[in-house]
Amino acid sequence: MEQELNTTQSKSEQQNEILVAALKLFAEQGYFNTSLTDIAEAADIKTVSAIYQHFNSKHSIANKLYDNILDSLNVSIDDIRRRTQKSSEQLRGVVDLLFKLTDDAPAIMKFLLVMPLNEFLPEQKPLQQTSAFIKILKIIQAGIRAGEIRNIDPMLANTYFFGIINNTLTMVLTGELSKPADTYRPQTWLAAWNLIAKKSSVF
Amino acid sequence: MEQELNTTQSKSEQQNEILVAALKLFAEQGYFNTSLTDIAEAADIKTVSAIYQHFNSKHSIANKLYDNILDSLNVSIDDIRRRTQKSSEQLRGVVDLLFKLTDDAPAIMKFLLVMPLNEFLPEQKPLQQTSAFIKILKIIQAGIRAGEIRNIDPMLANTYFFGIINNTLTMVLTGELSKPADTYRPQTWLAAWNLIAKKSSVF
DNA sequence: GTCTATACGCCGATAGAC
DNA sequence: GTCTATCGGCGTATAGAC
Repeated sequence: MEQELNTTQSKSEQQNEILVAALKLFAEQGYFNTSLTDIAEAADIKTVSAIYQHFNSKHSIANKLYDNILDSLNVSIDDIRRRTQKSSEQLRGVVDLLFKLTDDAPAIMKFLLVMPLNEFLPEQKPLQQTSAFIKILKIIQAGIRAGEIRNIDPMLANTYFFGIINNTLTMVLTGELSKPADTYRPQTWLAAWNLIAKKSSVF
Repeated sequence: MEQELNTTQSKSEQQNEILVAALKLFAEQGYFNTSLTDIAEAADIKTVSAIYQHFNSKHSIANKLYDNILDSLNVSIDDIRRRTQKSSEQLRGVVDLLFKLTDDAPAIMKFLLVMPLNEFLPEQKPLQQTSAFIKILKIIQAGIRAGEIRNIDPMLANTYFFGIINNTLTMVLTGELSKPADTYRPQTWLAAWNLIAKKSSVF
């Protein structure tokens, strides 16, 4: 954890600005509609060439973004699994996190939910095969073994549960649901959880 | 309904081939990864220039596709609403249609469910504002008035219901669920319907 | 290590011969 | 009405001066 003392941006700070700007633009207008010129401008960098001090291609910017987002998500999920035991509590933690991200960092959630990652990151593993999402599937499997969740195909349970969650968040992100995500959180959680829970354990 | 007698393709047949080829390529690799050269090749047209006999831009090909798909969907939904009365029956008809399309015409469903339409058709109305989808919302509103569907925000009911349906279909389209969509149809319908139905009317 | 200039390729679109 | 040739532009990427 070094301290930066000079007023000019450190190399890593500038790199971060590029990533932040790129994330914002990609989420707003799509990867292919965003040029390096756009990114340089949004990152307060004077020339496109300067970007190449930090990344060797536009593609590698998107790659780094993807890695960062998934790493961070991974850490958060580990944390949730460490702090709580029951599957219901862990899923609840994940849902709370996703709703919070939707309100606080919509660009990250757009990257995860609505962008066609395979179109510009074809070599990356699809989301569902990343370790963060495999861990979520494991939570569901554990819930089935523990009798908390109905005994159905875990992949289907996962599909239904996050169908509700993700579609709600997507509608918020696209403005088709107009209030903040957090507004819909309690009832959406209930709808999704009761759908897969063994007995209607709530209310 | 004219008959085409010559062996060479009529103008409209060729136009249709272009649309079919474009739909396939857009769905497979995305709009921006598909060039007019690709489309000409896939449509068995010798030169890119020939495409301009039918369309005045790449963009207009995508536009025509979007219109055709939504028109056809619209007709099907009118048909469903004409043949059945109860909201449950009408929704069931829509669900059956979507599952059938997923197995029989996956490119169409990819166009509707997974492609980022706003990135390459920014001037088009978002899906949820098209008349086909407004009609679906009306079915849900009618169901609430008739006491078939729980008395919640129709937009939320719609979000939950099609969250389950669409996510299941998306997982099939991307291969994350490996069997044909029709395999999952009965239980997915039940899950989605019971979620919004007033009383657990099934089983 | 930051900018200028520029190379290079690709693609959408057009002109015009036949 | 179909092909050849080509334009024009954009966007990524690089070379090289300072």
